Amino acid sequence: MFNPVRSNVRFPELEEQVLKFWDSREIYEKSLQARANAEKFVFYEGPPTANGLPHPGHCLTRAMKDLFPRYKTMRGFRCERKGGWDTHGLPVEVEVCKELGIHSKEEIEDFGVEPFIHRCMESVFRYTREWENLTKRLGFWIHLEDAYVTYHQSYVESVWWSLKTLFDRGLLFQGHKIVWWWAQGGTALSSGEVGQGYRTVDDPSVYVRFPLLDDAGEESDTDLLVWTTTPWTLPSNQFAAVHSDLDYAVVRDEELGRKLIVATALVEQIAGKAKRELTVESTLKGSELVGRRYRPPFDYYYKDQGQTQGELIAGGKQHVAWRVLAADFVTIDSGTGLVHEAPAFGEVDHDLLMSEQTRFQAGEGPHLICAVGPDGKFTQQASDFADRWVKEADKDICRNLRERGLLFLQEQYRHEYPFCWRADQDPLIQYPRKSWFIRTTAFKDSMLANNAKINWLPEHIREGRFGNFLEANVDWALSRERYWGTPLPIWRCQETGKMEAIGSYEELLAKPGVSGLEAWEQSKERHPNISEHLKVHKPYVDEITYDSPYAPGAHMRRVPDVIDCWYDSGAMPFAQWGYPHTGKEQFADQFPADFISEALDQTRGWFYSQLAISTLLFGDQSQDDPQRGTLKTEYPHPYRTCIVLGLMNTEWYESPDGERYLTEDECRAKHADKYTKRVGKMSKQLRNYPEPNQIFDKYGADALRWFFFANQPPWTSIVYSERSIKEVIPEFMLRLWNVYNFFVEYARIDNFNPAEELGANEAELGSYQLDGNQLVCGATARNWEDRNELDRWIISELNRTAAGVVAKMDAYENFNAAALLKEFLDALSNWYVRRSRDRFWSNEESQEKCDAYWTLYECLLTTAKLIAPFTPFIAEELWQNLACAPFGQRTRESVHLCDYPTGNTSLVDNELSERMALVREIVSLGRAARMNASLKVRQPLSEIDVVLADRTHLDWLREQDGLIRQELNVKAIDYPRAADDYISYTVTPNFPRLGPRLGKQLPQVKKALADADPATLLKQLEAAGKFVLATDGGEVELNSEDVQVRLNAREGWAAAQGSGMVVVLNTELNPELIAEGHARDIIRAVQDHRKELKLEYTDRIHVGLVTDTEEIRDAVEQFRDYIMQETLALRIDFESIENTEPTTVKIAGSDVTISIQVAVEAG
RNA sequence: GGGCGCGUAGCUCAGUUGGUUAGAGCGCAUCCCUGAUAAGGAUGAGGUCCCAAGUUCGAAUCUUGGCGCGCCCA
Repeated sequence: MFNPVRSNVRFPELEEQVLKFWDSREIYEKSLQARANAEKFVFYEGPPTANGLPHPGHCLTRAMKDLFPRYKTMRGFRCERKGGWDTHGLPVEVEVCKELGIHSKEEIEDFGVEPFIHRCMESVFRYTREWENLTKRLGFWIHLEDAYVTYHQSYVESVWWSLKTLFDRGLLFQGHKIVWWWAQGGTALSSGEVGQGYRTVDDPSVYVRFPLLDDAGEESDTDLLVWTTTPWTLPSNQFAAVHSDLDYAVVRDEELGRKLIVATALVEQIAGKAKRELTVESTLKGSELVGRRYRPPFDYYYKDQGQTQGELIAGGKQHVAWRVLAADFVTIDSGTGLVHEAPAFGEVDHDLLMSEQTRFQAGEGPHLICAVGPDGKFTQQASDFADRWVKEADKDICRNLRERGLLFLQEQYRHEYPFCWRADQDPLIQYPRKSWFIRTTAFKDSMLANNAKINWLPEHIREGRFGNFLEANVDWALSRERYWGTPLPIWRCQETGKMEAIGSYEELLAKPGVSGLEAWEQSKERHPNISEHLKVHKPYVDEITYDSPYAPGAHMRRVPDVIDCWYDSGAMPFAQWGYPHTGKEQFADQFPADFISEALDQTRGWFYSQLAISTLLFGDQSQDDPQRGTLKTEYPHPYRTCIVLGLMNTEWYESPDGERYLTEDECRAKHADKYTKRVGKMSKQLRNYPEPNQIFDKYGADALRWFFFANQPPWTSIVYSERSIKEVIPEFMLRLWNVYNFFVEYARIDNFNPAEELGANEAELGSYQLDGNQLVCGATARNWEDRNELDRWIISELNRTAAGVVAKMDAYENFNAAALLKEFLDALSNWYVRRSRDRFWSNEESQEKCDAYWTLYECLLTTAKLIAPFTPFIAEELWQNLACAPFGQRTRESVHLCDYPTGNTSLVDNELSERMALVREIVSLGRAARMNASLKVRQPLSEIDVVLADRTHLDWLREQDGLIRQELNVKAIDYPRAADDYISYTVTPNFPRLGPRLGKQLPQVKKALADADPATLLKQLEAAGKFVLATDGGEVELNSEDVQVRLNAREGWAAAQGSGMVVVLNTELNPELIAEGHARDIIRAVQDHRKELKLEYTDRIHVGLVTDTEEIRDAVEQFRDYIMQETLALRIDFESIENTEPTTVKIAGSDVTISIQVAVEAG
């Protein structure tokens, strides 16, 4: 039997109980065990960082990550969910530095790398508890106990293996990376740090002549006029860049007696600035300049290398430097349209050098020129300025150029320039650092091919953001000159500089002459509780050296760098298993993922790192080598479907003085209407969003989940709004709860016990899933086709919904799936239950009543399963009471151990849906008409007329009179054919049908139809099924399908019109109807009073009525039986009942005093 | 500056392949129902579908350009 249901449910409390239930019964584990041998559905957890508190954005990702695995599990798949933690990287170091009150690498070194690393490791799991609580409270089922952790030894070794593989294949190499460099501090700054230090400054802006060389290598009479705001980079000049498509002018400068080349569009501007006359002699395209040689302003490098040529891959030779190159980044926004290129001091400039190098055979191309040392001072090579700080040398460089006549023009240039955020007098410079790269560019096409196979949601990510990013791929700058990260597993011979990669700790220890292990051993003695995992980290691993195979007596020592932590996370598909050192089987089983989901900011992060690593490691079949342990797979991209979540904003309310409130009510209470609603980024500082835990405590996890799943497609930018989350409760949760409550209430009264009716003998323990096919076996359950229209209709809707939800969910469209569920719940609550109440109320046992119970029971059980992946808590509550309470161990222990309903499409009746929609429209229009005529529903009316444009379903509708009459409280319904008195018609073309057939003739037909007399057309249609219309373009024959007939109510009637019908009320009242109206008023008043007195639904009563009005007494006499039946009254007397609390109501304008006494059951 | 996305009711958002009366929820107004009851429901007001041009018999939908916003990159 069912347990009583609280009507004033508190969802958060309920959820806590459900959590305890899941825990104690190990439901999650059981859901996995049940699918142990099933087909797999692979999910990857993109590892979050646990050194910060989880925020609402994480709730969204975690909710999405829970929805589909739960769904797939119920659909019969085995979906393992291994947790993971991202533990390395700069953010951790920054956090620790904050605690220690230090900034620079120097200070870290002073503090000591070893204690620093220990601190980092401790910091990593600072908020683990919060993360675990949130994960659990949200109902996210995932194994956090055996989560992969990126700093663990097995994980690090797996990463090492992959890097060794890349190194051995020549894909991991050293090069230069241009970084923002703090020369005084000797360190690079992250982009975040750089962003903090921008200031407006004036820098010199110089226009310099680069004399062009003729074919013989001699100076010509023409100069490139080149612009730069960093004169100090001129000694390191390597190229000049133009844009191929731009127009350039050769201008004569009489004063100089030479010709200059500048962008045509800028001639006037430059002439104006220089106050000189520049006469255009000819013009040419940028592309015509490409390849021309020039003499650079300083000859520190030119004097040795000016004539050097290199072998081109395409054949032939070319000078390696001081040529004009084409570059897309050249613009005419400022300067001259010609750009000085010093690849050492700019990222795009360096990229240009790199692409230039690829044109030459290995080693033959240009090398990076850099006349500046890491201390920011010129090297000896730039002899005139050696040992000078570059920024201070700007002036002297300009003077030098002016003296040599190369400086055409100099001015001041005001712009934003970054300074060091911890030494704000120190300007940063862009500077090349030796860095390790992965040659991803060589795999661009493979990555694009793999990308094409990914099912991106939303789709535009593939060609758009992600595709474009791949198209613009540059080699992955892997190394970081930091401390807390996976150490780069490369050891270098101190003698020869030759290097080799190491694939595991064991491999390292097996090297000849290994030493330096004592650093770790000693540390362990000092810190007995230290994690074993740390031994593969800095500083311990740095101490390990071994004999060089390249030079006798020399040692191999590790390069000091650690790697980009994005590589860690991208290696997760194999590293989570420790592959290939361990976990080969798991990896083979769990690769690639069927489904991943993270927010948009991961496009360049985890989405890319996974794809890149996977493509490089596993993509190239020719490189496949079982010895090395690579995996042969025909499907080398790491995830099949990826839902890219939108970024999350929040809303809050702000008073005029800038005070922030999270809810509107709160703000209005203090500031009346003087406040504004704000929508924007979530900010920890502003505290402009409610913490997830507050939401859980106030509304529950289901509400939050449903808000995420059902309010918008997940890839839109979501506004995290307490108001919207709150709205979920009445809209979805309570509506469902009320239906559930309604059912249980009456099932208990009527002793509806499905478990008794379904034979126990054939049931093995736990076998009942209570789907429709099982439920129709109930002793009093009839087959669906024998039940009434309403029952068949809701069963049809139920199965249609289930089939629809499955289709949407299989396509990963949770939003559309949720919309179907909402729609069904609306149909169930606002039509099925509403129209079936009589059957539940009736006292006698009847088959109709049993049908109602079985139908609603099936709907609720199936709904519980359908919503289980979305709102797992309320689904469980429903299941526990509706299934487990009566069936005990004969049914599934949890709704999450059930199979997902897929819908029995043979029970879907489209015609019935169409018909029921008609009924609902008639009712809706009837209500509208009543509203217009101010006739409340309690007042019965004698008749309504329903005029239909399409009478196809007329016979059926007549059979459903009861539904409509009851809902609209009318005595009769007529469906008049001719109703010209209160209806007019318009006939319009059926556009979708006629458009393709008539094309340009359509407007004429439309006009002809509008001009014709609709009544005549309709008569013709009725008689012949078609009519002929004369238009300017000839005659057109139209049949009833070609046109649409619309009905309009004429003025002066109590009527309402819909798209294909008009409902007209007969507003005439006779004394009998009025009396019945009074009777219903009285019933309502009695029921109201029952409620006030908190009577049980089943209590029988005595009613006392006191009134002066004859009319009301007559009405009571006339409808005495009706009133008694409706109110469960045994007697109605026209006198007050003693010892009761009477109530007085107005009926028909006069007072009626009602008293109620509970009747003692006779017998 | 480039790429991507988005502009639909007061708010938050839907809108299938172009089809002629553009929808939902909330809010607001009016009201109904009440044996689901500290619920439920109906009706209504509210829209130049950002602007402009084009394609088309027909455009919220397709194309182009502009304006505005967001994100990423520079």
